[in-house]
Amino acid sequence: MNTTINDIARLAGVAKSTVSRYLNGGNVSERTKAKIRKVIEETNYEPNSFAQSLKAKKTNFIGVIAPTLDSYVTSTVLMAIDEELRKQDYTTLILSTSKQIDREIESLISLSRQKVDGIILIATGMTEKHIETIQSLHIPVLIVAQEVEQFNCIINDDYQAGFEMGQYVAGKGHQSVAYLGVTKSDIAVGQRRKQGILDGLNQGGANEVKVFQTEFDLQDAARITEELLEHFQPTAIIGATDTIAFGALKTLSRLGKKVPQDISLSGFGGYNISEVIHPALTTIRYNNRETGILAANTIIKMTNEEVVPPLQVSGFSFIEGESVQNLKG
Amino acid sequence: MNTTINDIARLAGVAKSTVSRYLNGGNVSERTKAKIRKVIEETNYEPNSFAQSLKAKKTNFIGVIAPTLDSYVTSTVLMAIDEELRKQDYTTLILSTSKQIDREIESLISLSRQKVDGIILIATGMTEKHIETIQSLHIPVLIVAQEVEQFNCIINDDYQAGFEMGQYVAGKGHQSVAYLGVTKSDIAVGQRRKQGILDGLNQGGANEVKVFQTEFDLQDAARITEELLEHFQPTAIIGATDTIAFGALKTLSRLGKKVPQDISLSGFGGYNISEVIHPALTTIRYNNRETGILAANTIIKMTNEEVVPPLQVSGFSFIEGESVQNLKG
DNA sequence: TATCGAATCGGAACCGGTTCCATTTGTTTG
DNA sequence: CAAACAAATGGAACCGGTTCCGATTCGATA
Repeated sequence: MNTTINDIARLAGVAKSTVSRYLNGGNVSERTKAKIRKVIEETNYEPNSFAQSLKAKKTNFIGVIAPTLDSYVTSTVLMAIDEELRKQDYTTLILSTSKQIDREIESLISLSRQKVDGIILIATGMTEKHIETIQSLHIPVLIVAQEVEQFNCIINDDYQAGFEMGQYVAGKGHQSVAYLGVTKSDIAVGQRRKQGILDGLNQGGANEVKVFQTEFDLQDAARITEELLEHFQPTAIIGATDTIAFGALKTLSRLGKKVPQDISLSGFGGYNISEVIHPALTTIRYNNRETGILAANTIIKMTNEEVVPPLQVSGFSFIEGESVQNLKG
Repeated sequence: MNTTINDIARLAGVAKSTVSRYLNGGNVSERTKAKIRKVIEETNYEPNSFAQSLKAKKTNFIGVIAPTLDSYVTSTVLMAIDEELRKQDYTTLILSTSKQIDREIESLISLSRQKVDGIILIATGMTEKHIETIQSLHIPVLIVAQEVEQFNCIINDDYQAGFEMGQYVAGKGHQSVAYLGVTKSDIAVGQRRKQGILDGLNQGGANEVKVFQTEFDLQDAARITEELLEHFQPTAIIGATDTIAFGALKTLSRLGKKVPQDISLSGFGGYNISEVIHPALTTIRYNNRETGILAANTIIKMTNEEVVPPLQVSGFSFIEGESVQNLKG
């Protein structure tokens, strides 16, 4: 079967402690080093990392819990986390919950059983149960994308992003605006971003703003858009995400309404695809790679018991497309 | 610190072998069961899975190597793999290589050190080095998306898909067609799909077909499209992937050419987004979830040393959008 | 009540590493 | 050349589980 450190020791005619020292850079004479090196090369020996972490009480695993893998935002964040962690000799264990909130709890427990050194939770909401579970774990947990008082968090500046978008749309002269938001159990998107948008719109002079609620997916957003247009005729629609905006776009083009001539549209996200869509979508681009890198470095610090700021904010930039019409002059 | 099986045994006043038996369903009397259960509940004990797999020589980890996480296809396949594996009590270890081919080799070795029970490699190409490395591992490896004689593979029916697309486009009366393909080191897309398209076009009567090579990303495809249009005026462009087709679309709309009135366009992939794009892209949708589920079940069989067919093929469907104009009648 | 087999349980070895400690070997210095 | 010290090495314990094996307990039967 697989060669073990005992085999190496036997074949090299030394004690296994000497082999271990050789592998970990202890005091070994050149002569025995050579002997051991030779045997290891001949046998393709690879140390069993389970046995290593059993003694070391450190697995160099970091667990990441993501709501889904097939969204632009999460996968970009995940890629960045993975790359950064690997640079620092950690292995990333990604669990996806398929947006089922109870699977988040389950995943937290499962990861703690795997004895990961730390957990990054890309969250969509945060219940009492989450908080309890995390506190019962004896592992550092970093929350990404939601703000919770009790834990270390990395968030986007959703209020400010929303505010700038609201101000921009209102600044183009849009007075009656529909906002396609999401559940308020999502603090980041459902509460902060929304509040930012409302404040921005208000400050910019929009006086007829209506809020509608949709799921995160394209189909539902398309359906809600259709419904809302039956009793409200805004000059602009703001989607809480780009996907939601695309959903609205789907309905609009089906109804023969042109963007931005007949109605304006904007979103949040900044997917690559947005630039091919005609008209290019006006949106907010979050710096997802930066978020991922920051998350990776933060969780490593946490496992080393260094102090980290409880709340860190990742940046964004405003992308002006052609999807919002200027109603002024 | 963390409670161990020894603590439980001590607190319950039994031997640790009894606790182990309790946990694994051996012969334990009701009375001691109750005692142990009580202690375990009080202490929130979770067995250390490293210690378990050390003895068991089985980790219940399956490693998955993916070229990237931020592509629609890979992330859908990954989600399906992960869900299916979890159902069967396996943990998925996802490594992304950021499209660097040498990191695939590195990842294979790294996963074997983690003693995963099996590896699923979502491949973009297959070199001699890959084959050597895989053979030197003593772990079952399943190749997805590429066909290699030596190993078990799951592929899409790329030739047939290409053929149907070629036939369709030619059938609409397009005689001069540009194909935006990729490197032939990618056997699936770069060779089979291409050959299918060429054969389909040929059989459908297209007589001026030119092949161009691009990277997989949108930007490069946009650039190549611009170049090719300088000395070739096809009535249709076929992209090897939807992303490549979007890249072409970007250039076309920048040059003021309308799809499909001025030029027709099609792709491969079937992303959600394709239906919002106007015009809806004609494309081939692969059944990525099915591929993932099949991959998960196959690798489990392989770890159990069951025989599996060396080559399995996953299906696709033709999606007719509005991006290919009928030049006939 | 003695006997016997099955159920229950504890002790010890094992998985493959790391690390402490004591011993041996080698080198330097007085 | 002996003493003193450092370097090199082997042996044993340990990490936290599982499993084998032998001992004990228990209940049923004769």
